[in-house]
Amino acid sequence: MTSYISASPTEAALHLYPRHAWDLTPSEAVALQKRLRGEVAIDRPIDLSSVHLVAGVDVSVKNERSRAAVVVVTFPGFLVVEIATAERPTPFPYVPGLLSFREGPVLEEAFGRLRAEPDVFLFDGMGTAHPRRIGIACHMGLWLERPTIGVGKTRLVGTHGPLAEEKGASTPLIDRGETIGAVLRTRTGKHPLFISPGHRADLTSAVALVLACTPRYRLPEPIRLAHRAAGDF
DNA sequence: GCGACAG
DNA sequence: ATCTTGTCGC
Repeated sequence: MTSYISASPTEAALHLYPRHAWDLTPSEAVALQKRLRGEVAIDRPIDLSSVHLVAGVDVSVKNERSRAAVVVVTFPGFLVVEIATAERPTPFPYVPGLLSFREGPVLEEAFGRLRAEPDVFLFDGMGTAHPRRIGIACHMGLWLERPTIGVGKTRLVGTHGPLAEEKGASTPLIDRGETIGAVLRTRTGKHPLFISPGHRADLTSAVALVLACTPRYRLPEPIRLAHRAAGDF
């Protein structure tokens, strides 16, 4: 994890906004999202040729307990380099649009145990494809200060046109006249994924990286591994 | 007021 | 997400 001590004013300033309390009421959480969304960088291309480590992030909930798993794999190749986990009581109910306040605390703990420095993190959930444009991938991206991408299995907001059946096909996900992500077919004939930039990424590279991480199954390899490490099967 | 609604 | 049996298809 990044050190809090830095001689660089710029780097020190970057630490001002990401760290905040998680125990908020729903309305306080919404207010925080509105304050943080302006800090999210969503127009930065990710140079895939410079990506060597990718992390998959997921959380499972069982009996009021949340278990987080961060699995770091080589790219390409998908060989597991590290697995960081954490477990604690689930602090917040599931509220559409406020997922990061449910999974953030346990993720923070798992991130704190990570030794590797992934070039990009893949999240199970939305990035900008969110009512306030700050899904869990954006929010945790601010926390990590690293590139992140949202990979959702179903839609939260937005509409889209027809999508070809072939793997690799994609179409824009639109909300209130704005492109907030893309609907991407990662497996011919299977249900598509909802891709959106988290932080320090753009939609084009997000789609390209997800496709590059999906050689065989519907879900990207890093996320499948994280899903399994978090306790699902 | 009535639906929609990541995980 | 989790709860749950059998069942349809490659």
